[in-house]
Amino acid sequence: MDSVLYLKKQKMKVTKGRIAIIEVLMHCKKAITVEYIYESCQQNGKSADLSTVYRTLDTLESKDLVNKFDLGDGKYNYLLKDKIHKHIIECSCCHKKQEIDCPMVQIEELIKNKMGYSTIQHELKIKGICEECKKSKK
Amino acid sequence: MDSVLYLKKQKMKVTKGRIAIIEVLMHCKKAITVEYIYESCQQNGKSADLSTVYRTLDTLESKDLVNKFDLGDGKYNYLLKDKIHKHIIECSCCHKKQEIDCPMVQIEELIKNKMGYSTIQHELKIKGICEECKKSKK
DNA sequence: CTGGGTGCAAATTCTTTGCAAAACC
DNA sequence: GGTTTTGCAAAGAATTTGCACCCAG
Repeated sequence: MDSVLYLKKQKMKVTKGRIAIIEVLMHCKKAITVEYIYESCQQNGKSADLSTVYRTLDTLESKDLVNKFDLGDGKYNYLLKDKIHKHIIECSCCHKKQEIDCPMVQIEELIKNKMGYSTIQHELKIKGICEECKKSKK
Repeated sequence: MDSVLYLKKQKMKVTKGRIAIIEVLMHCKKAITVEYIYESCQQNGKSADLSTVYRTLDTLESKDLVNKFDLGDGKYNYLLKDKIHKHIIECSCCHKKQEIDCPMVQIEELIKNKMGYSTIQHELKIKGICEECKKSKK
């Protein structure tokens, strides 16, 4: 899907800056910084102000389209959610199952950076007690 | 173990501020912010400057005694490592096994905050290709 | 045309740093 | 007594905000 379509689907106004930003995000497999997005836009000849990058990312986050996390260096990295697989969290009480974005994305990035591992794979099961069950037990 | 002993073991000079900071960390089960540590120290009548808190946490981090991560709100949370269990990461190539601090601590905190789950448990297997194997394959 | 989006500059927030004074061993 | 560590204030880095102007719908 191209960036214009992407924006339209989200009912966001299609502007030069947003197109440029989405394009950078789409072409990147891993989480990237605001700075990186900003500079990439410039290199593509499609400038967008830094604050526009921040604001666009905020909008995308509020629409749950982007994953935002910190890799321990004091700045955020962003990744389009459609590049992330899901996991299931199961309530140990009512056995309801819910999807969550794979939380290992940022962990894997950290392991890569700190320990030098590559091509990381994982297997993860998560259980917990969901909000409703917790309330009803009180 | 008490805070003075803790500091001595790490060959850190024992000062009022550090004692206060370590004590707060020791008494806390979950990851806490710098601000929280700072204020707790004051409430305990043992003031330590904000910069001292930062510096002490830096020292602890450099000695690998503390886990530092961001929960998506733009500030760091800290947790003593001895409260964290370990996982094993296995190299899928040479089958070497290495310990890593449970990466789920921060993820669980996030799931608690965002989804309302509590008493979260997990089961996690991680594999990857370690640095040496990656190099030797090139 | 009109409201949302942008650029610019200034403000905020969290964290780091320089330096003289104080505390530790 | 000689380092380390501290407190204070000032600097830095990342992000947010206010506002006038602009552009997509």
